[in-house]
Amino acid sequence: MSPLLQGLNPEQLAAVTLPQQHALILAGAGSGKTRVLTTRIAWLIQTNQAGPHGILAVTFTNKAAREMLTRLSAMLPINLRGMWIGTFHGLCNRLLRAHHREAGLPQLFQILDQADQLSAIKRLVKSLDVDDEKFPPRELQHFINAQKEQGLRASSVEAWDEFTKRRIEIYEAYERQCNREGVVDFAELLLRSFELLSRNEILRHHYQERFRHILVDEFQDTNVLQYRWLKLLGGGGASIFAVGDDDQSIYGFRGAEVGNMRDFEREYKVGRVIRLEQNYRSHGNILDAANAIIKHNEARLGKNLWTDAGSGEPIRVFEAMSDLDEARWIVEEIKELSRDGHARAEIALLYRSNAQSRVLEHALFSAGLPYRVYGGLRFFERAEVKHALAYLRLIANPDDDTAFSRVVNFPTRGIGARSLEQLADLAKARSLSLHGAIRELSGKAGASLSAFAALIENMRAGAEDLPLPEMVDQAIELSGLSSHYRNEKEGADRVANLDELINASASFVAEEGGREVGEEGLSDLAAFLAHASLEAGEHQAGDSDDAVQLMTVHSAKGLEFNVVFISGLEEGLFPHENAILEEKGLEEERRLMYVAVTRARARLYLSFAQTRMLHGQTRYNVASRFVDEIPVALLKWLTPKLRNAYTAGAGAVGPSRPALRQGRAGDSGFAIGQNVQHGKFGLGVIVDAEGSGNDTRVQVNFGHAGMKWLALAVAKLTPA
DNA sequence: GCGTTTCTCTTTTTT
DNA sequence: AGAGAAACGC
Repeated sequence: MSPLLQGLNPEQLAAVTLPQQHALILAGAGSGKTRVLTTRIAWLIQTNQAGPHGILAVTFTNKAAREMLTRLSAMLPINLRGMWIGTFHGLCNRLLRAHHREAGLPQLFQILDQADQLSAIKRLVKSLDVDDEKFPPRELQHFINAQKEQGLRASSVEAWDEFTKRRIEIYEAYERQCNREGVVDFAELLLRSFELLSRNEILRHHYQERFRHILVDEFQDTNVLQYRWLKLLGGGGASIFAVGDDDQSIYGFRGAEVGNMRDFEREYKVGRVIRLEQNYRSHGNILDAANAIIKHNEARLGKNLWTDAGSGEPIRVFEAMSDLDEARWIVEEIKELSRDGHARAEIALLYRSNAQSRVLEHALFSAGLPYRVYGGLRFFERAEVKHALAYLRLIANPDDDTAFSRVVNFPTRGIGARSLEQLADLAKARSLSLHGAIRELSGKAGASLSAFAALIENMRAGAEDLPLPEMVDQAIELSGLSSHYRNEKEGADRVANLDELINASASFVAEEGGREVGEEGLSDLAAFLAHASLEAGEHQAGDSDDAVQLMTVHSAKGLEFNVVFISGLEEGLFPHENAILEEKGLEEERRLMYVAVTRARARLYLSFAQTRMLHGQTRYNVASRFVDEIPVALLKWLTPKLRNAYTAGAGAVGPSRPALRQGRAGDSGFAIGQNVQHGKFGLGVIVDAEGSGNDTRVQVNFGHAGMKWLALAVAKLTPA
């Protein structure tokens, strides 16, 4: 047997060596999914079933793509450069760069990231005189992206009402604006290359002939358009090897369609779905808990993880009085783990929403424990870096109005809103870019604007023959960014980041530069700008030392740790209140919990707090239903478990429990924070009150039954 | 045109 | 509570 295949379990082996046909691999958490994917590629090449040239492997994140390349280069002694392994967006970018003419794009088209897109839409809304109360730019952005992700152009969206009609008009105007400026947003990369391939028969055939094997990672996260894209590209008889886990589908809120897995199985007549259920990550108790939780979901393809590792430690559960107490307890526990020799980097602190990190960070900081928070601003998203990139974008394409607007008055050069409005009107009237309109501007408002135009021209002229890093340096100097930040009190970090940008461009050229030949000196620049948009850079912050890892459950997907804390397990928080109402939302929350639990190798802590500060208000919470969904035998309560998870009973909520406001319910016998019992809704906590006397109403958090406003005079509430 | 105050909003996020 | 954006005043 080839050494490649050694150590694979029977299911993994079956998946890796499947004959050429469509395949669906249901790969549970920690079941060796990436290994199967990369070994499959290596095996196809080694057995001469495919050349590196004939393989297309697609992932969702740059990290996953890199991981795949790294592992492959360890398995195969070949040059991987010709292989198409990357993210959906990265591969589409590659395709569109290679065929920009056929795709109707300028050679140096720019990519708008989320923030760029939003500011482009804001600009559009202003220029169209759209009421931004009725059509908030954020919503428009969501609307436009949602249409694109369904594969729909403005012309093919159906309008059922006036409101939608108007949104479609705006979408249409947005399309025109992007085309005029030569920019594409993330969704456009997908849609544009999909359209390119479906319209251009020659190209389609070329790529369909070329890619005989298409492999897809995290298939459960694909959206409608990505599914169609795969279908189109594989339409010439390629085999599609899809790997995914429906139980880990946690991106439905942004268009991912778990249903694609079922559709794939049916449409591609996948006879036997291979299930990878042996888990190599977690101890038995942790897996049992995960399995028990996910069993509560109806919509599943079905799968049960198992391990031959022992059951390990019980899952520890802690009930805190408050979010503060919870944080303090976690810190104490971490200190102890640290003393026992656990590496801090092997301890993860997970939470449902970012707002929760604050208390935790504070507690860690006070205790002097090093920690690292994921999910902050990334390198290429920092303001100063985006400013510098905007100048570079203007060098590549002066008609990029998004970049233009960003820096036309930064650093300030006396160009205010009024002159910009004038300029925008003129540009609109003559169908010119903002930059192009400056020339047309007659003397009056134009002096400072002309100077800016001259600056851009000057930078462009100087840039032509420079190597990229010097071009970046020059842009930072000439634009005045450099001196601006040097004169700023707190500017040292920003200056350092700008220097870092020069370094980044240098290493980019060293690694990837000069690959495409035959273009003028700006091709490195265009490639670098695309790189900056597509790969915003690692979440920076001291990844150097041994630090506790803090992140949302979403960003923990794909990672694993020896010790995991899942904090804030409260109804309304996790599951999130916005998701509790519909079954679909709740099931996604449950999958999220499943993902969280399966991150842990050896030890898992669950914690929740009776009270929590949220949006400046104290909220009273009951324990998450997800805690109740774990068999009690797997749990070890560190605090006494009473009755139902929310329990403490009168007097135990905290030292100060405000009575309902004076004169309102003085004689009602109820207080905020009190536990109550209701005939229909069960056990709950009073979280708010309003009205007085006979009109007194109280808001009660009933946990599973949700949040309810009840009139004391009517509802049968009894103290619990 | 620019600095300060007020108002609003608040799930998850990669590309 | 706290960030970011819009409104306000000089």
